[in-house]
Amino acid sequence: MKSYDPKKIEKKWQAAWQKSGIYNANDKSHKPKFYSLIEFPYPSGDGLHVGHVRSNTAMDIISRKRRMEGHNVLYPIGWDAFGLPTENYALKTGKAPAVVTKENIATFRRQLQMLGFSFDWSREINTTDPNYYKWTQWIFLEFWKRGLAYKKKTFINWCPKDKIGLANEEVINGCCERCGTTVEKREKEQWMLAITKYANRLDRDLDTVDYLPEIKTQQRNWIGRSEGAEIEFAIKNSDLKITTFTTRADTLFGVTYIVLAPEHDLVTNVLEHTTNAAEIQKYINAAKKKTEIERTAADREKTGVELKGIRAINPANNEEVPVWIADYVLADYGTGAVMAVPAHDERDWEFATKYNLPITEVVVPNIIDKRNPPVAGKKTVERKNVHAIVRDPSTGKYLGLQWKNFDWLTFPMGGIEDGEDAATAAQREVLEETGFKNLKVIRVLAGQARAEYFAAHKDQNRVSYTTAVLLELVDHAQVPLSPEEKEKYDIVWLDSSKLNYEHMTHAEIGVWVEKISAKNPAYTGEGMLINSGTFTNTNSNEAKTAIAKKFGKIVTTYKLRDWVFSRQRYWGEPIPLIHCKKCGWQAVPEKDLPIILPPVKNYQPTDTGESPLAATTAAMKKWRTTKCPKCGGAATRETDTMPNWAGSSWYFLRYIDPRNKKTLADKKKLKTWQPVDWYNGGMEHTTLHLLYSRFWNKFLYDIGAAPTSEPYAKRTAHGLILAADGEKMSKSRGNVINPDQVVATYGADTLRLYEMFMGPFDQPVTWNTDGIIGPRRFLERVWRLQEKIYKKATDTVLESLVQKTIKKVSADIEAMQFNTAISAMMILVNSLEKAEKISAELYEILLQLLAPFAPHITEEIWHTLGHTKSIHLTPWPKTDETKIQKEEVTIIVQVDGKMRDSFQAMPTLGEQEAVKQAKNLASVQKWLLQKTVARIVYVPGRLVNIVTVS
RNA sequence: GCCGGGAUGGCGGAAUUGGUAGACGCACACGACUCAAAAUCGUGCGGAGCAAUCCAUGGGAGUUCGAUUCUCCCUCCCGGCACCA
Repeated sequence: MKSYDPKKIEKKWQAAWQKSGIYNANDKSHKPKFYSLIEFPYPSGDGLHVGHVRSNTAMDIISRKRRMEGHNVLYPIGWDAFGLPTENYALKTGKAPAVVTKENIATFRRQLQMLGFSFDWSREINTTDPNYYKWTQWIFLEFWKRGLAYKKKTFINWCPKDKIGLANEEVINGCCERCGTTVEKREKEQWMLAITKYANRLDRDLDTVDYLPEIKTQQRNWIGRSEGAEIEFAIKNSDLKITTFTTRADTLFGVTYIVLAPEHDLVTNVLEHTTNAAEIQKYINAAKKKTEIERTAADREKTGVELKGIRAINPANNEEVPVWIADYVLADYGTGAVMAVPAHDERDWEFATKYNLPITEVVVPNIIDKRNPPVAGKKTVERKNVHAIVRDPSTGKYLGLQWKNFDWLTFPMGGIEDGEDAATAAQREVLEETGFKNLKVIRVLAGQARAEYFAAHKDQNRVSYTTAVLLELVDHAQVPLSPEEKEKYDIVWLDSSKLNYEHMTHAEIGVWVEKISAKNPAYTGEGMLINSGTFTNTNSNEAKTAIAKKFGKIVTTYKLRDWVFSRQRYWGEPIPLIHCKKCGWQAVPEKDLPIILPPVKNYQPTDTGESPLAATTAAMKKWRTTKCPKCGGAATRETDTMPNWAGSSWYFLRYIDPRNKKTLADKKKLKTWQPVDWYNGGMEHTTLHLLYSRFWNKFLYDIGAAPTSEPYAKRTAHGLILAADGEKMSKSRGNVINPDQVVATYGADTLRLYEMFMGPFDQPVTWNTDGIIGPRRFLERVWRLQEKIYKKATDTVLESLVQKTIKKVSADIEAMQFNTAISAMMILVNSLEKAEKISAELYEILLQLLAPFAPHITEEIWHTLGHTKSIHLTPWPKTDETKIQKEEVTIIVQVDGKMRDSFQAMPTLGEQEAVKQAKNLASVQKWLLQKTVARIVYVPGRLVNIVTVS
């Protein structure tokens, strides 16, 4: 037997597969189709890294298994080659980006081929190929023709380092996604794509696809669907109106002021009617200068300026309220204006407290006392109550009353008398009921609580609105108590663990405890409406809809913003539009597509945000100068380019028909292959590429260019491979591991196997090669097993293990649990090694199971065994349940839940027999000495648990 | 702050979803082969203990005959969102 030499056999089989084209998809096959997709790589100068190997191998295993299962598989590959790193490299070296890209692709192609992935190389695509980006430009024009691409002067996120505008999705914590530089705001004219028009469908249609739940959640959070209401506030002495957006229409009667975003259009319109215009203007200017980070830092103190002289009218009660501007209100969410309800919104509370604005409570928590529920037929009395929560600072305990005639434990409490405030009432009650006379009011807990209960001592039902007052004992001085008060209760001191409904009578106690520790007293929960006109005494959830309908209209808003689509850099698809002074923006006629990216001398972006295509050189001027397609007059080309997300937003469609010159892809072929059956990629693309491409696909579907409304039926995500330092691999950190060396040392099959064995596929792993020798040894063992093959060997135990392994490996691949699949094959090999001889039949099944993981070695052995057809075209082994021998199993014997012994038996063993055998075991009897058996638990085929009386 | 995910030997990780905790692999130790080394093969390998046995899945409580698995509380780590009204 030759020794295992991956260097030789891997090259050999890669060439053979390439020649025979066994991995090429067939557009006309009658087999069921399977379209498996990986995120096509960006061919960076670093070359392929081990992270690519992990995700590509995973989908390669699945694709290979599907082929063996009789599917017509499309597993394509291409290059997402436009983008900043290449351009920056070109800037540094002076090499043209197109040249750099070509070189990088050559490296990537060599590396991917070296790893034996079963890609259909005949469909290779490249987003920087004019034959490809012709259709990217075409799609853009379709957007434009339908008004979904539009130019807008807007504040954009500007990265001062990369000198590029960024989409919201590319800003992470206020920093550039790529380079980490703090993003500035710049006002620029930008092309926008109206992704918000698709917000509803992008959200709703997640129900129709099989994505990992966390992917759906993240997309939903990003889209940020929010059901609420728009309510208009008229401006006094004016025709103007302020439209506010709220999700809490039920709190409308609690509005005490209105806040506009500083950028709100209305501010300019009313400025002349204000008495403090200069102050307002100053605030607006300051707000514009702030970066996103400065403005949205959550712990930042709120600021604002009143529009003095302007009053808004609450449509619910015709009350006049002041109007403010404040930068805690975002211009581009909702309507850019909010109705402030400080009693029930933490931000409004903070603002109102700072600027002394009134606070009106309109929702109170409503509790029905479970232990003392209202009794039917008794009369109901409304009361205003106070609870005095008195803390003794010397002990940290709280003052309570243990009632003598009832089983009650309460705080000092009582009704609030007319004209009396809560703090005074609380002190009065403490004095009357306990005699303590020196008290300090800490604070009145904001917000009342409503409770419904039966007051036994008065034989009546009560609806109480209670305010709690937090007090501290200054000293223990007491006045003598009246005899009748002494009769009623004993004074007790409660530590804080007693402040709950289990110990205390007050149904409100939970509310009080929460309020005592709350950082912000605004009550944001649901409850019963008070001070709300005809809506008083209705539940806040019901009132929400009713009030919204009566005083406004119900609307849905989204956090998602339109996509800033233009970039001022060179290495991207030119936006195919022409500007004519007379006719405005015009589309490049389809026959003139693609607009080819012209060669330039200087790729340097400018600080003014102009693309290199806008340079004043003669060559660039010449490129820009064109004719208006409408009037034939002089016109200029758009110089902005598209973001690097453009080409990847539809590439999965182009794979289906990559050389089509007439259309982006043939409709019939699209119908054959779409949707992608299984798309694996990184979580980091969830709110970028994955969302963008769903949007483009939906648009293409709407115009009849894509056959399905959703592009991907199933989406999974891999865990990142981190560098040895636990950081993300990146060139800037200099910690990228290139697979070339590993393949040279161990072979591609070993690397593939190792990466799938390292840990759970969906979790991140830290790269190290300490364990790689394990998978290599495993392959060596598989190789050497050839020597043990005998034609007539049979071993039912081994046969049954092989069948179990088929079952396990098949299921694990589907669940992407590759590590346990490999472990199962290792267990099988360990057993096969111990056998004297093994049958060719069993060995071949092992090879077939291993083939998707290690395609070269298995193909080599397969042919050595005398086969002439590729192992990768053989049918995937099926589990034969009849061969899973009815083996004896180990029955565990426990005494009182602790494992004491075990015995072998058939899994069908009956309870009586099992118990008998268990009790007969000497080691079990030892544990039963002087004990009485209370009961016995028998889990068939698993265990016997003898429980004794304790 | 909110929403996810997680914590198991020296290390990477298993555990049929409530039923022998530590599969499989790495590392390590000892042995065989060898002049020797590598490779390979065999044995051992959570901790304490001579042993019987006891302890042990981030910490604490609970449910259960039985908890890595379920419930509650706490600590720490990793992602995502973050003044979204």
